[in-house]
Amino acid sequence: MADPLSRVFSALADPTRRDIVARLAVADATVNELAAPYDVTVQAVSKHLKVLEDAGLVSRSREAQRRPVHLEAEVFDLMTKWIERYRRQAEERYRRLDDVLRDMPDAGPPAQEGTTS
Amino acid sequence: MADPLSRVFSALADPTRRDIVARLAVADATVNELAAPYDVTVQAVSKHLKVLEDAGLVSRSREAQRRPVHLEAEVFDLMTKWIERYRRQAEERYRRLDDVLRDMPDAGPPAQEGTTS
DNA sequence: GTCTTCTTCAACCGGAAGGTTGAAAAGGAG
DNA sequence: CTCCTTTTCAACCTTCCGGTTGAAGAAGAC
Repeated sequence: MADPLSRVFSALADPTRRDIVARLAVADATVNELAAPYDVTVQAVSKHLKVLEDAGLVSRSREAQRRPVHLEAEVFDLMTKWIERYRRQAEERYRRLDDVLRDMPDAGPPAQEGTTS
Repeated sequence: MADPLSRVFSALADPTRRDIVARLAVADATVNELAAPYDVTVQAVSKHLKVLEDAGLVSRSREAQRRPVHLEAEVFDLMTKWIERYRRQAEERYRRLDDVLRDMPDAGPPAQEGTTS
C-alpha cells in the first residue's frame, strides 16, 4: 500500500490506534505508558505505533532508553482535504438536484415518488 | 468491527473505494458502470460497494434490474468531527509548548506525570 | 564490567480482506 | 416461455493484520 492517504485512513481504522492518537493529543507518552491501559502486550502497541508512524501521524524521539511518541497534526490535513472535497461536491450535487426537480414540474420520471395519486 | 468510525475509515483506506466515492460525487452510477474502468471483476466492485454501504457512505435504490448507487455525504461529518477535534487539540498543545519553552530558560525535569498546576 | 529497564525484532497463529470463478436471483425484452 | 442483462451469493485462495511468545538491542544504574 504505497499511497499516503491509504496509510492514514488505514491507520485510523483501528479503535486502539484512534485511542492512542486521542491520548497523544493531550500529551506525549512512551510506549510503556501508552500500553498500560490496554490489555494487550507492549509489543502489540509498539506495532500500532509503527503503523501510526508510517502514516506520518506520530514521530518518535530518543531520550535515554525511552522513545517518547509525539502526535504530528499536519497529516490530518491530507484527510480533511480529501473528505471536504467530495463532501462539498456531493452536497452541491444534492442542492442542484433540488433545483432541477423544482424546475421540472412535469415530465414524469420513472421514480416511484408519491405521484399525486 | 462494530463501531461506525472504524467502518468509515476502513472503507476509505482502499484506493479503489476512494475512487468510487470520487466518481459518485459527480453522479450516481450502477455497479456495471462503476466497474468498467477497473481491471477487476464486477463481483469485486460489488463487494467494494457493500463495504461502502455498510459504512453508510453510499445507498442503493432499485430501478428495474439496475441498482443505482448514490453517495451519502452526511457520514463524512463523523470523520471530520473526529479529525478536527484531535487536530485542534494537538495544534493547541503545540502552541502551548512554544509558550512553555519560552518561559522556561532552564530547569529540565523529566516531566513525568502531568501535575499541571 | 553486570543488572535492569524500555523498546523492538522475529517467528508464528487465527481471522479478516480483496481477489477469483461459477452459479443463482431478479427483472425486462424477444 | 425463452433469452439476456444486471447484480449478488457461495466457495475458494492468498495476502495482510492484529495478536501472541521469546529473544535481542540500547542505554542508564549499580
